[in-house]
Amino acid sequence: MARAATTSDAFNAVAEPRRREILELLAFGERSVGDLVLKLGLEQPSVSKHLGVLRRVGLVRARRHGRRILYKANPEGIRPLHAWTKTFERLWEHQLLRVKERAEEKPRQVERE
Amino acid sequence: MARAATTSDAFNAVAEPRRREILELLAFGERSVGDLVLKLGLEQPSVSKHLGVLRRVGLVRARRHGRRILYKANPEGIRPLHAWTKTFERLWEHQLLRVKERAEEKPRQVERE
DNA sequence: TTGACATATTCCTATGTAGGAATATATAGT
DNA sequence: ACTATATATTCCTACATAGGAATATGTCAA
Repeated sequence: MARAATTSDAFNAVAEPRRREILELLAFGERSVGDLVLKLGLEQPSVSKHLGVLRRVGLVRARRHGRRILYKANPEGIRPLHAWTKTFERLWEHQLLRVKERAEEKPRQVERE
Repeated sequence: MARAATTSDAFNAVAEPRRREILELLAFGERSVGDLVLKLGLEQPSVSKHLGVLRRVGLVRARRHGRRILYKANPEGIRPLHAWTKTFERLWEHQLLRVKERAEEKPRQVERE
């Protein structure tokens, strides 16, 4: 089998760098598709397709305004990612502490293997 | 072109659910490959390949111990993901506040379009 | 060195998908 | 109704890759 579908969840959706760029732009507020096209330098269909993926996994919301369609980030969709990564927070804090400890103590003990 | 390579960065690496499972298991401490195989119910080559991806992007560290090879999570590798998602934290906090406000005030104003 | 155990790697194939080109849909203005 | 504008969708193709099977590599013990 191939990789899981991007439409399946937010993790896959943000694995694509362009989609992260889009989310970063939409974090400042609403933007039309054409606006994003200008900012990103991508083809309009590409942007629309990326927005489609982001919308399907709930990372952005869209509303029509005249001829334009305005997109905005739905930060709630990013929360699960944040929560998952946060479970490792205590680990890297612990890791940093160990590094600091080693730097302060004398190098008596040699790492085995 | 196709999707970006999983070996390219941590975002792609954790997009795969199995790899997230592996990281969650390795968060508790070192584990051998065979141990992970038992816990995950996957084929040994699959686990080895996932570990290879995680190792290449710096999400896990490995050391040989006799015949076994022990893997552990390298939480530092997850920090960039956490940092990226955290930039949206103020947004969902703001969003939650707005939801709360709306729930408390009388529904006088109608959302346009 | 031979054999058993533990892990990695190679080869193969099916599949999801990003991007490009062309086209379809929708809206506003005249 | 017609036209221009804005966005979405469809079709196509190249390609990365997940998993399976088979094999290779590495390590210990006798």
